[in-house]
Amino acid sequence: MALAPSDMFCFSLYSATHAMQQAYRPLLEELGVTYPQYLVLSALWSSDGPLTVGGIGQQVQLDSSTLTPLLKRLEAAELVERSRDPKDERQVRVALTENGSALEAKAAHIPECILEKTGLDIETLQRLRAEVLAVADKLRATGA
Amino acid sequence: MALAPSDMFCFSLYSATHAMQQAYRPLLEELGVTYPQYLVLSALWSSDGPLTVGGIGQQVQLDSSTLTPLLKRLEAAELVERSRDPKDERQVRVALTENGSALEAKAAHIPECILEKTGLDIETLQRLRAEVLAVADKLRATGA
DNA sequence: CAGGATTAAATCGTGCACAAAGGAATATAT
DNA sequence: ATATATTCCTTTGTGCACGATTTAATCCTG
Repeated sequence: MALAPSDMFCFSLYSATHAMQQAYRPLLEELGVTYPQYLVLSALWSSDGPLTVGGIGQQVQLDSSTLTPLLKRLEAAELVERSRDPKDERQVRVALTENGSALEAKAAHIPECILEKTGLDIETLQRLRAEVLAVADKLRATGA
Repeated sequence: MALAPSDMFCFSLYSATHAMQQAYRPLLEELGVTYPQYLVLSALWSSDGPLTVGGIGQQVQLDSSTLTPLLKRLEAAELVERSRDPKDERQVRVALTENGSALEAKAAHIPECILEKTGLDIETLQRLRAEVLAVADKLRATGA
C-alpha cells in the first residue's frame, strides 16, 4: 500500500509552504505585493545596493525565467527600477525606488506577526529553519 | 535592516519544497506525472475506493479550482475516471483506472530514492515531518 | 411542497515556477 | 583578428495555486 500524502515528508513541506503563504497573505496585501515578490524585496532590502537578476536568483533560488516577469511587475508597481549595467550590458541591475525602500518600514512588523502565528518560540523556529534548509541544500547538492 | 531570505523560516520551507520537487522530477518523469499529480494519485492508492474531489482536496489541501483541471489531465492520461455520484449528483467520484492502479507498483521505489537523496535516517525524517506538519496545522488553525 | 439557504464542482483571471529555445554581449582560443 | 564558446537575460508554453464567481443539486424551514 502506498503512503498517504500526510505520511510523506515532502508533503509536510508542501503543505507547510502553502499554509505559510496563506498566513502571509493578509499582511502582504497591505503592501500590495505577493509572497515571492516579498522575498525579492527582502533580498534588496538586506543588500547594500542594486543586485543583478542572477544575484537575486541565487538568494531566492529562482531562475531568470521566473524572475524577469516578476521584476517587471515590481517595476510596473514602481517599487524597483531595472537598467543594463554599462560595464557589462548582459547584466540587468535591479535597484529599489524610493517607494520600494520606503516599503521596508511598513514590512518591519511582519516577521514578528508570523512568529506569533506559528505559536513557537524563536529558538525552536531557528533550529527548524536550519534543519529544513540543510535538507534543501543536501537535495540540491545531490541532484547537481 | 530587513532579514535576508536565507534567515527566514518561511524561506527554508519555500526553498526545501522547490528542491524536493526537483528531486522528484526525474523519478516522476518516468511515470509521466507531475508532483501534485503524484500526491493525488498517492491519496487514491492509499484509499480503499474512489474519492470525491473534496475528499482529495482535504488530503492534499487543495481546493476544487486547482484540482478540477489537474484531475482532467489525469483523466486525459487515462489514469483516473470521473463520474457523478448517482446518490448525490453534486459530487464527482474519482476512481483509478487499471493503468492508474498499475502505476502504484512502478512508483513503489520512490520514497526510498528520496530518503536516500536527503542523506538522513528515517527517524530524523519522521521527526522533522511531524514538526513541520505541526507548524502547518497551527498556521491553518490560527488563520481560520 | 415551495422558496431560500447551503453545498459541491467548475470556470475565469492573475501570478508563480520551470524547461526549452533564443538572442545579445562578453570571454577565449586559435 | 576571427571564430567559438560562455554568460546573462528574455521569450514561450505547460502546469500548479488561489480568489471570486457561477452553476447545479440538495437541504431546510415553514
